[in-house]
Amino acid sequence: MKNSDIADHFEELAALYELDGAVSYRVIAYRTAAKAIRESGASVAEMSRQGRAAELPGVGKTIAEKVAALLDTGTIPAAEKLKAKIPVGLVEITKIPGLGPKRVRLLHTEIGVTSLDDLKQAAEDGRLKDVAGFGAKAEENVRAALADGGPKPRTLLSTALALGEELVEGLRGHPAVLRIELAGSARRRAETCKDLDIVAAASDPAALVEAFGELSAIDEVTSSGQAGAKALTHQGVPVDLRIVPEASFGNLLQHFTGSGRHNEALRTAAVKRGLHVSEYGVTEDSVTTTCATEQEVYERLGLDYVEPELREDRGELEAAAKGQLPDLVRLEDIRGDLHSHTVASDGRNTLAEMAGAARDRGLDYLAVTDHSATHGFGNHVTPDELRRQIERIAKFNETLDGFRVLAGTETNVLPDGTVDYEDDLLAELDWVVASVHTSFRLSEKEMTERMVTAIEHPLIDVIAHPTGRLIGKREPYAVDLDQVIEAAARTSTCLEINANPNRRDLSEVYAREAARAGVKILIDSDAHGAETLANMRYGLATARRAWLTADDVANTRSWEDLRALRPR
DNA sequence: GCCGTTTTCGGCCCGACTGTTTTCAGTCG
Repeated sequence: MKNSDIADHFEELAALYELDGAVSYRVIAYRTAAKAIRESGASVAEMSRQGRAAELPGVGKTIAEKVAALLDTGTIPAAEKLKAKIPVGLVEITKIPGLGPKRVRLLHTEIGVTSLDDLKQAAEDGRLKDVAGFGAKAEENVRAALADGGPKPRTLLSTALALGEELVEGLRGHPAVLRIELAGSARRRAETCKDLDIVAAASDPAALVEAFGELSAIDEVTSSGQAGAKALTHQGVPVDLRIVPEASFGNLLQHFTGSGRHNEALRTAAVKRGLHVSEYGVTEDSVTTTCATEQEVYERLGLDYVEPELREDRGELEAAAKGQLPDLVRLEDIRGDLHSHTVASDGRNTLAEMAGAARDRGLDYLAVTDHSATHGFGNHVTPDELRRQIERIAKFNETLDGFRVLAGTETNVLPDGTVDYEDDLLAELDWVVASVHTSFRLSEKEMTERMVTAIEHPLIDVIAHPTGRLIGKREPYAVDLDQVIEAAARTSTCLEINANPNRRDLSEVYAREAARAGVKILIDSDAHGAETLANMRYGLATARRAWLTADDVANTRSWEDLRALRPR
């Protein structure tokens, strides 16, 4: 069973306990455990079989036993028992804004609601407002939420970031602005964002709120006041602008950058030192001091500054307290891009255009890795064409000084783990990327064998987008990444963080696990046009969220040093 | 239910908003 499936079971169990009226700390404990399970880079099923599940933070003896039972029988006995008295449909209802466990429980006991359909009917019949604590407004909210078609999908980082940066830059020049920053999950460079948070200090808050409402990207301001405003963009993305005095800008930025879990852990740790942290300042013995910068907030708490990408409660506070935070890889550390396409396959630009664009971006080398013969989508490169391409690149390099194009391929890994060019042709290339583009639905065992076979091929330098996922669109294919990582470490084969914002594959969790296992990671744009070389920033975001340093990332090296990692 | 440089028992982040109340519980981020 996958980590995410196990985590889903414990999320459901937490919701059931909550509806049952269990003490909140027990509910929180199950949610914390579910997060740890979901974010484990190693297989929790495997850990459980080895009796090591309790090594996960937030998983103790009780939850470890429940994991074992789940793996054994497919269900958690405690969850089955709860479902006998609490309809599982109520869990869905708690996802409607404004309907928490207490109120949903009331709907169940008072008017017998057991599902979203029941709720819809009750709202249409006007029976909701008869329940104690519910009024006309509550009934209207429920109707609106149900008519709305449920929760909005989260926005991909690339869209959210472009939007957020446009909004912030649109306000930065305003005369009332003293400081302004994009905060929230966009600043943490998460894969997707629910909303955008903008934090500002202003000499005239009302004027800034007015200017905010007039930005061309804003469709409608839903509420506003001296402290800020809430609005929706034309795409329907909620935006929250918060304004504070300049003296506490650092506190507010820290608070609204989150994550919620990071802040919770930060405050818990602070309480042990007798300090109380909020968005307004740090309080000790009822004296509150404000911080103009985030650096001051962390310093005040005896911690090293924590980069936004690390603020996910994944051990960053312990590391910050010990001075052991990683020196995260930066965009300017990246020397080359080892996965790109040209018009020879399905790219939009020529070899020379791609090389020029890469050079303009400050890179020293670019591998051109057009799709191989069995790609099956758009144009592909036959063996003879690939030989001509190698010659073309050699000639082209003679015209360059201080930049190098590498002759490469993105060769298809076939279901049996072999690739679709002969070895003697692969041997003529500078760089060989291999990836899966077809037959996604193999069993986990078959897919794992396929990947490991490719990794063991001595001429394959890197496995690209190793799980095949598309964020919010396609699940990773079934593959045992523990084995893939082990094989990559053993054979010095690189694993890619594909920087396409739809992919970001490896994900941060597995990239961290792979680097820990000693695998060299590549961050590649997989650009299909000159402009998408800029996608490197999203791959970098994933690498930073995976705690990677420049040393962990192979393409921070010169081509000569990188080549030395993969001797032929 | 978890966890321990103040604890193996007694804690477990902080503040704002909302609706339906006559002083606040529930919900949210």
